[in-house]
Amino acid sequence: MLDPILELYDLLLDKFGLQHWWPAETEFEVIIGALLTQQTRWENVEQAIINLKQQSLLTPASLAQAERGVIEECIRCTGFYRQKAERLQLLSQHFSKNGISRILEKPISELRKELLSLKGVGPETADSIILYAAHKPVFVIDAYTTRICNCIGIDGGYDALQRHFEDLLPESVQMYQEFHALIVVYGKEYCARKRCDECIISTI
DNA sequence: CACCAGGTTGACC
DNA sequence: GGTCAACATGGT
Repeated sequence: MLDPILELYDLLLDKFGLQHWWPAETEFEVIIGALLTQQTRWENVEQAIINLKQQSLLTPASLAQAERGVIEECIRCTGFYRQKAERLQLLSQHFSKNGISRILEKPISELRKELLSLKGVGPETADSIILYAAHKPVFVIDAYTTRICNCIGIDGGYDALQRHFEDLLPESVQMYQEFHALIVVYGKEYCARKRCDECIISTI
């Protein structure tokens, strides 16, 4: 009998196909997006990215020096815009000062620790950056992942769930990227609201 | 009109 | 250690 998690991957892949995440043009865009999408729909983040782009604020250096008010207006549509603007700017200053490539090239544990030290970067945001900007194998646990796990009887906090996935799955960046993307795509469609009755997880 | 979105933080037990 | 309001706009 296949592990339910592996079964889930096959099921989602079959239903939704390859996702080729993260939707962004540069690594810095991934980083910005990871922060902005916290508790926010991706469509709103896309608009914010467009706004920032129009202001030429999609590089660490430019965003680090930008006026706070300008950033706030660009990202207002993502909610929590004041604290996000501050955090974006602090984060940009860090990446600008130390070099985005130099940072992303660091080994996973060191990189994760460094990202977590930034204000506004928690486990999910840090891991999203590591997986989709640094292209290193850490499994991202988001609210949908937690819900789905609970549905199939797997409990635990962030670290426990992450360990579960990483112990079970082959250590593959591409696979981690696809799996997390599929979970989010599925989650948006079926985990939200009252659509548990259409939940394909129950077939596992 | 209530509830939710690809969370994180700081305060308080 | 864990729990919880605050953060704020836009969509259903």
